[in-house]
Amino acid sequence: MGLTPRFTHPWDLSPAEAQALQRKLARRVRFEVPERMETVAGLDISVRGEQGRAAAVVWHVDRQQVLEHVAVEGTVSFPYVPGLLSFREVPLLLQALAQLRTTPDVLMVDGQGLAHPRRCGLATHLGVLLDHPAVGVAKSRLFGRHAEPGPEKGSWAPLYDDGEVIGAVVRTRTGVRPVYVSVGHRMTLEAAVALTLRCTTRYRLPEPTRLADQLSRA
DNA sequence: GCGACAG
DNA sequence: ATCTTGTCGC
Repeated sequence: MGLTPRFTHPWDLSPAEAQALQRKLARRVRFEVPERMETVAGLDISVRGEQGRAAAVVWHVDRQQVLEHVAVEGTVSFPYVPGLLSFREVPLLLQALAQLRTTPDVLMVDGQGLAHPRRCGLATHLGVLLDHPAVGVAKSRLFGRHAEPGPEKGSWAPLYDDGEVIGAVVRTRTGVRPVYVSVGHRMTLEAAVALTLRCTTRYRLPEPTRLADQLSRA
């Protein structure tokens, strides 16, 4: 039922252990253009104290409509630590994905993918565990340097770490603050940027993650 | 020592 | 992220 991880690992890790694990997970990332990208599952989570609510909204890209949505609640114990966000959010997101009736072609996460100090942001961590196509779309920067993208919708600038391109700063709406797109797993940066733009209608954030955010805090 | 720092 | 109403700016 739904998407289930190919493998798992301990979650009660020390910061040092968590970082070591991220380096190992990053080595498993694969780059490819997904066979299908018709349905996208937007994922997000909201937390109040120790209680969290994760939401998954499956969006049909061409029809621009929601096909399915689920929400699950649970305890979130890992604290927020810049660079270790996935250890706080992945457990509950996996619970939500397991409840889906359908299998989305791509996962769109509210956070970074490879645009991370150890190339293992939330989208990468989740994508690798599920071995499923994933893209990260964050509202702000965690890591990397970049120029200001053009002001029109669709323009974007590469996000670099030294000479390596780790993501893209994308203008989803004219004159609006850009979003940070990066590959999570089984994806290419070009396809991730194109998909993000195709999923964006009248708001700054693409519909999948925007709706998931809305549902998670409802 | 001083910033920066996804959500 | 979360705490929270009105309000500054294009």
